[in-house]
Amino acid sequence: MSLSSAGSGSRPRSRTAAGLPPVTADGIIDAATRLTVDVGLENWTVRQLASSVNAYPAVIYHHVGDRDAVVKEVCERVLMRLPIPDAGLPWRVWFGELLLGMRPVLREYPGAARRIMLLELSVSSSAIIIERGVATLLEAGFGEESVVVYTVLMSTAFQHIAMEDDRDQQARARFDNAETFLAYRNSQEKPGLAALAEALDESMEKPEMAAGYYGLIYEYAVARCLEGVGVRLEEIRSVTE
Amino acid sequence: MSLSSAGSGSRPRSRTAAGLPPVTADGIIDAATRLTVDVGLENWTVRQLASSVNAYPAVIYHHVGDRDAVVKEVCERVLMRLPIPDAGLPWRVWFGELLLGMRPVLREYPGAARRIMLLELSVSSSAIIIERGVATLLEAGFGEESVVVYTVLMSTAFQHIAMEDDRDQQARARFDNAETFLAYRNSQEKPGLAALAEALDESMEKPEMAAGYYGLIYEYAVARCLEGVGVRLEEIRSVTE
DNA sequence: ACCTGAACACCGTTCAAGT
DNA sequence: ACCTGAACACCGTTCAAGT
Repeated sequence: MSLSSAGSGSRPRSRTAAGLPPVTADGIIDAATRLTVDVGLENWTVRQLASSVNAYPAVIYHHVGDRDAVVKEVCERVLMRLPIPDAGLPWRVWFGELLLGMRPVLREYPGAARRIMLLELSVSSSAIIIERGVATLLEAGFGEESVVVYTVLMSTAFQHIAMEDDRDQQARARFDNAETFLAYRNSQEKPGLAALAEALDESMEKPEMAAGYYGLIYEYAVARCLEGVGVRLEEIRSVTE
Repeated sequence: MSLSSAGSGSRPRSRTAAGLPPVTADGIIDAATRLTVDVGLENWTVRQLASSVNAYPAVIYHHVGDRDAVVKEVCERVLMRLPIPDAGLPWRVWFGELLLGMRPVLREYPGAARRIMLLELSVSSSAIIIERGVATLLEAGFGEESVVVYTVLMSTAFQHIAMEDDRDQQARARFDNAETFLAYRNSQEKPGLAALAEALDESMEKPEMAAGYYGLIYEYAVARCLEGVGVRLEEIRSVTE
């Protein structure tokens, strides 16, 4: 934790002259993690990060590396915070807990879900989750399909969360065009658009419901995905016997 | 189609002096669409787009608007190319055809899937697909859940395609770290990582299979999602009776 | 080793001035 | 109305020079 003022607008003073402790890689990553919570992983600049630790941009490169290197380190930090369910639970319970439990953590760091999904194997902290996840599926009897099932379950979850992050950012644009669709509210020749308009209207009238809307979609998507994978498991089992 | 050289490095000459036809909004969007095919929606700059129609950047703003406005128009063009299955097909067949058919088109325009998903209701061309899609689900008996089911099916599909686009771009970084995981290939105490390493090894030895790997994941994800939704439909039906 | 300060090669966007 | 050319306020990144 840096003792200096963290405001992104503060002008960096001379470090040694002011008797400040030297900048460390850890301190930089801490600051980057905090900035990510505030503005999102893609929305802080190297210059902002530098001035938040009262240093020049080149100092970031000296201690950590380029922007991507800092981002990678932030993702490691986030991954380590994900709660991993107890080993030994049935595969469905284990993945249900994992996927529902990681959403609130990932949502604290907007943009992290997308980068983790992209970095995938490049982030060492993901090894633990991969090991436990694939092992759970192997034990459940998914056999050779375990890796594919793991990939589909995880990417479905991460992608939904990444989409929520993206949408939060441009909430404005979406609100503007909602009116166009609300016009179909009672259309009888366009029953599909009418149903959508009704759902849209309902979620806009009750803002506390709108806030939970993404959560419901997420839970629904995860539930359907687990359900579909479960059906497939029974197919595999019936063939194997 | 512009008669002038389209290379992004070409220096814009005087338009009227050279007797060139005036720049049009359509011409700009055509050029942006071609650039998107070549380098992806997020990877061309306004300056590149301008010089590809032999004009100054300000001309783009005059005829279409800022970068986001151009992107939106490109998305409209892409959406209109998506093949929509015949009405009247059973819901499962209809969505199966839609989701599997739109992938090759979207993949031609890297980055378009993500933006379309984000713009969602802001793009007018999406209205036809929404109407047909939700109407199909209503007829199938999904009732009030039709809108949620539509959202989950579509976002699962779009998100997977968006992820493929993202991964194509940074294929380099992923290859570099594959070696770390291949070390687990025959690990007995880490059966999960061993299974992943084996799948990874297999896909790297046969590059023609690796190319089709994303396609398989996509088909698997779509199939599981439809399966899961199908199970839910039977639950709804059994309650309604 | 660590930091400074300036510079480089870019961005998207705006705007007065020309035709 | 359409285009020119320059400018503004930013980026990420590099580098010689200081301590």
